[in-house]
Amino acid sequence: MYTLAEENYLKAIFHLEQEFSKAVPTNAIAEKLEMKASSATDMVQKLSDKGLLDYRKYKGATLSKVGKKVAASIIRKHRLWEVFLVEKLNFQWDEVHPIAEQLEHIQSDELINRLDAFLDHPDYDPHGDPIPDKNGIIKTAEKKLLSELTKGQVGVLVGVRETSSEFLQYLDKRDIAIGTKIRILGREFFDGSLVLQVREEQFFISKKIAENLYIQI
Amino acid sequence: MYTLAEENYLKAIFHLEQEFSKAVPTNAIAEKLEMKASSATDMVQKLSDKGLLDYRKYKGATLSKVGKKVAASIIRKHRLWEVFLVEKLNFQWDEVHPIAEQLEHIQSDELINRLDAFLDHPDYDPHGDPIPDKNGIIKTAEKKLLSELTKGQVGVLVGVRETSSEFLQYLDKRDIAIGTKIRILGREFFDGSLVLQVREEQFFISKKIAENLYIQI
DNA sequence: TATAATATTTAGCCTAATCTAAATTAATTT
DNA sequence: AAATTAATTTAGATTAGGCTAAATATTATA
Repeated sequence: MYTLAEENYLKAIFHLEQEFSKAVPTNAIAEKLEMKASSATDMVQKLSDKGLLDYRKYKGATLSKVGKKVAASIIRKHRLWEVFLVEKLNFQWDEVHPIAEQLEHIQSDELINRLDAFLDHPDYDPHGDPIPDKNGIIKTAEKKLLSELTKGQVGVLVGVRETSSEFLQYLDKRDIAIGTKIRILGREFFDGSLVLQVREEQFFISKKIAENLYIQI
Repeated sequence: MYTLAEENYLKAIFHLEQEFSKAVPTNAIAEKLEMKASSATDMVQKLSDKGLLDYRKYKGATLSKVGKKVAASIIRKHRLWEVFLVEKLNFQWDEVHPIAEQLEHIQSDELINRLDAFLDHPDYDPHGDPIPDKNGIIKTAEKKLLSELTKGQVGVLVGVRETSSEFLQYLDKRDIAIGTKIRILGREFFDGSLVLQVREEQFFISKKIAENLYIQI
C-alpha cells in the first residue's frame, strides 16, 4: 500500500503535529528522520500529490484525514508490538523501540487484530503511550509533566516523554516505572529540582528529569 | 546487514539448490522470484562480489558458506514466525506464508532467540518443515513421498511439498494434517492413484496429491 | 526598511533494483 | 557438424529515495 519511506514520513509528521500546533516545517521533518531538508521537501510533495497531507510551499505540511489514519495505524502497530515484546518475550522497556520500528511496517490487518486480542486489547504501551484503536482514535487521558506539579501533590507515573535507553535505565535503576506512585515533597526554586517520595524512599531529581515524566493526578 | 532483495535471492537460491543438485541456473532464480532473467543475473553477480555465492557465467550459482548461513537464518525466522502465527495467534496453516514472508526480514537476533524460547524451541513449522538451528543446521529426518510407498505400508504425514492455499485446504477438508497416520490400502497402476486408510475412513487420492505429501515410516 | 541570517525549494547527480531489447553463449536437432 | 533454438548476459532506461550545491523565500536584525 505505502512504501517504507512514506510510512516513516507520515508517522514523523503525525508526531510533529502535536509539538507544532500549526503546519509542520519541512526542516523539522528532515531533522526527525535524520535526513536533509531537500529530501523532506521531495517526499512531502509526493505525499501531497497522493492526498495524504496538505502542503503549501514554505508553509509546511498538515496531515489529511487519510494521512492521519495511516499514521495512527502505524503507531498502533508499533505500540502493540512493544507490548508483545515486553509482556510476552520479556524484553526490557528500553530495548523494544528499534525492533518495533521494524515490526510496525508489517502489513496484515488480520495479524494486528489477532495480536491485539492475544495481548488482551491493551490501552497503553510499555512507555505509557496510548494505543490508537482500529479507527485511529487515541484515548488521551489528561496528564501533566511532573515538573508542573506543586509541593504535596501526589500522582501516578503514566508516561515518559524522552525514550532514550539512558533515560529509561535511569528510571529502572531507581525502580520507577509506569504505575509508580510519586509525591512531591519539595521544590527548589533556583534550579527547578524536586524532592520526591517514592515508596519508602526519598529521591532528588533534576528539573530536566521532571520535564520528561508524565503524571496523572 | 543485507537488503530485502539480497535476502530474498539468498533464500530462493537456498531452496533451489535442493532441487538442482548442481549450480542453480539464473533462469530458475528469476522464475522463482517472478522476475526477469536479466535481473537475476545482475543480483547474482552482486552477491558473488560480496562473497555470498560462487557464480560462473552461463554456469549458475552456488551459495558460499556465508551465503548458506544467511539463507538458513532467514528460513529459521520464517518458520519460527509461522509457528507463532499458528500456535499463538490461531491462524490456519494455509494463511501464514505471506505474513511470515514479511516477518522473516526483521533484524534482531535477540528477538529470534526469545521468540524461539517463547515457542518452546520447536523443531518443525506448521507445514512440517524443519526449523534450522542458530547455526543454520537443518535436521533432516528421512522422509518419502506418499507416492513412493507400497500397499500395506503405514506412515505419518510429516510435511507437504506444495503449499498453495488450495492444496492445504484440500487437506484440511479431509482432516489430514501434520501427524496424521496414513495406511496404503491399494494402488491403481494405470494412473498411480491410491486408496488410503485414515482413522476410520477410506480415501481415494490422485497421484498428484500423493506426490505432494511427505511421509515418515 | 534595507540587510543579513535562516529556512526552504529547485536542479542535477547517485545508487539499488528493476525492466526491455539486443548480443552472445550453450544446447539441441537435423 | 551446421543450423536452429534456448538460455544467459550485456547495454541502456526507469523509478524511488536519497544527496549536494545553488537559488529563492521568509524572518530577524540593525
